[in-house]
Amino acid sequence: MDGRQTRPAGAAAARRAGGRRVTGPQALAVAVETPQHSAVGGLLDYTSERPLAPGTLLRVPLGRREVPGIVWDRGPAPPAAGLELRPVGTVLSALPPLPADWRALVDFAAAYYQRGVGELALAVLPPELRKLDDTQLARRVARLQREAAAPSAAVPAPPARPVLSAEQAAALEIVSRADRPLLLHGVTGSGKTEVYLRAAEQALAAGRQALVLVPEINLTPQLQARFAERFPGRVLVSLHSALTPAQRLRHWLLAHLGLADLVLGTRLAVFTPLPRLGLVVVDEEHDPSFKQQEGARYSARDLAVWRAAQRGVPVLLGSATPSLESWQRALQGRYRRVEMAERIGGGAMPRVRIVDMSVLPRPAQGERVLAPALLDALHGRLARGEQSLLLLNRRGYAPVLHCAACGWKSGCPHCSAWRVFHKGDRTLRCHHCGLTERVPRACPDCGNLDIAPIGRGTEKLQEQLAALLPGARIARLDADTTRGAGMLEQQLGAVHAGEVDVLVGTQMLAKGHDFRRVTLVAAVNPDAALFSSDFRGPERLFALLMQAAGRAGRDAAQAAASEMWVQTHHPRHPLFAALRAHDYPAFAAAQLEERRQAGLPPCAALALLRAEARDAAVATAFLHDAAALAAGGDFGGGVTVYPPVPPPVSKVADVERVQMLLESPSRRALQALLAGWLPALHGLRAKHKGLLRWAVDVDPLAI
DNA sequence: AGCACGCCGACT
DNA sequence: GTCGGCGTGCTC
Repeated sequence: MDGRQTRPAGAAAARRAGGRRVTGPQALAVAVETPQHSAVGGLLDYTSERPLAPGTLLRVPLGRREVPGIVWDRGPAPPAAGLELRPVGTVLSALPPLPADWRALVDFAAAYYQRGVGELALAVLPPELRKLDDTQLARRVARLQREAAAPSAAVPAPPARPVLSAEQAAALEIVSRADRPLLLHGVTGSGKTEVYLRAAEQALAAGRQALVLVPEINLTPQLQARFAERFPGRVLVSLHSALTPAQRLRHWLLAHLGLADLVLGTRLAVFTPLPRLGLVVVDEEHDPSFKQQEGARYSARDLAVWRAAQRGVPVLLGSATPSLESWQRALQGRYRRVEMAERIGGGAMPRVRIVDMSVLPRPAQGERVLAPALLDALHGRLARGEQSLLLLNRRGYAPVLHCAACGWKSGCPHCSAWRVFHKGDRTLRCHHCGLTERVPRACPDCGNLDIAPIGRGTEKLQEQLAALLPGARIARLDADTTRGAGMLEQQLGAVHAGEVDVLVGTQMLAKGHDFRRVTLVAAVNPDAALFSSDFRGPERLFALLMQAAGRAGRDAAQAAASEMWVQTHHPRHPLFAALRAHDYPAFAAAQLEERRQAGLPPCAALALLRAEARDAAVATAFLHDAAALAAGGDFGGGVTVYPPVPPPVSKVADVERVQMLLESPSRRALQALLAGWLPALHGLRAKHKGLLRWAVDVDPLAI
């Protein structure tokens, strides 16, 4: 089996079609790039002089312009009647047709997430593809095939592989005879990556390709390095949005042509055509980044599972704190759970210390930054030359400025949100629309000079720590300090080189980086997430804290002395009890029970209909009409439609947003309603002047 | 979404 | 007299 198999198959299909000896042009169904709003969502019909295999990329006339399209499988519907069909435009025959399984994946995702097939199909292809003509494309394809055929330089011998732990060996054994998705529940440091590597090794040895999905671009380089080292001589490509357009096309083509053995990428990589697919891995499967948050709002994790089932290949979902969705499926037996509870090298998980901030007396002046015991612990680490991580999930200096005289606060004029005070460059910045202005010297409303920051972000914490820990080398890692190219790597490098004693940062810190010399991790003020309006707040917090705890004591020699500190006003919250015991199953059981009682995922299926307008009343009126349509139409029952409400931040950049929740105990009932209802919504648009956009989010992360 | 067509105010 | 404002409507 090789990648070129798609070509003969396509050609055979074309021959079959031609074999009908149809005279004259034939009708073709084409998935065309038309946005959802255009109501021209489905497949369009064109004619072609010669038969074209489904999956062929081409350009077709649409109105007065030419748009990209893909020859699609027609399905049972006949060509549009009573229309003068137009002939297709340029055919990009240099590209092997996109295979049937890829089209089925796109069909499924388009139907499930309620988007046009063409819109989704074209959105998940490399953007560069639409810029090239057939000759340019043919040249690139030929070059890649030539390079692949050329005898490669001496391949270094693969490195000695580590001996598998008993748990790793057991996990791997289950992968090799997987009959359903595997949920690899392994604590940080238990060696999940080694299981991925060995599973990939098996797939590669069988002549197959492996697809490995990771939540963030930041995490690809180190994983890529490990795969590259393990598989010298194999073709490993990455796919994520930080690649240049040319690189992305090149990597995608290598995968599609069957020339790449390993594809490592972020959520968009789930749509990579892979003729020899033999394994799918989703690392950190609980991570919210797998959910696309604009356009077609697909879950790459869920599509990865679907895709693996479709192709009959193993899929491995790995996490120390699985999503409740995956955990529930494992409990139900729909996924097979594999436990990895031991850290490699026998290191223990750090001791968790919950500090009750509510019983501490207020300091004589200023605010309490760190509990005295935590401060002592930090001093101890400093004295021993060990490193500490302090987590605070809020960047900037202070979340809002306030005038004590008149009550003015630093609101954003364009958003329903506060502008954050950034002391470093003396700016007020809106984190929603990006509006940045210099901090006013005096209150803009009353002229009072005494305007003060309220609350604390990472910038202020860093400043306060500098005062509390004189002489300590304190660095900060957040979206502000890592903005430039290579800044993140540079900062991480400094930490690894031991040039930093205390690292302050947002959740960015907790993700994936191995800090060998860190023996203390502290969450400075995590309480907001406990009582957040986001029903996934506790789940996220638990994952974040467990992940952060995993940063400490990766070096087994230091593990015994490692600690995770949590400062809270609610020390008796069950989340912390579970954290202290490193007991994810207990936490998950409690959360699942709450979700069941509240009718929330994974115990219910949700969809959100969002509407945007300059005037909130317009968006709300549209949603009310939509609700009436849902109630009146015959779309099957079992779905509750809730009244429209504004989201937590209702106005962004002068656009008002309103959303309406749909909830059902049955995913199928919800899907049935959406499928019938959404097409009918197009007709409502004209009635609501000023309505800017509307869109549906199936399986939303937050409501 | 584009990109037209279409019918009303300030410019070379 | 025209350039251009964006309202409305269509795209196999």
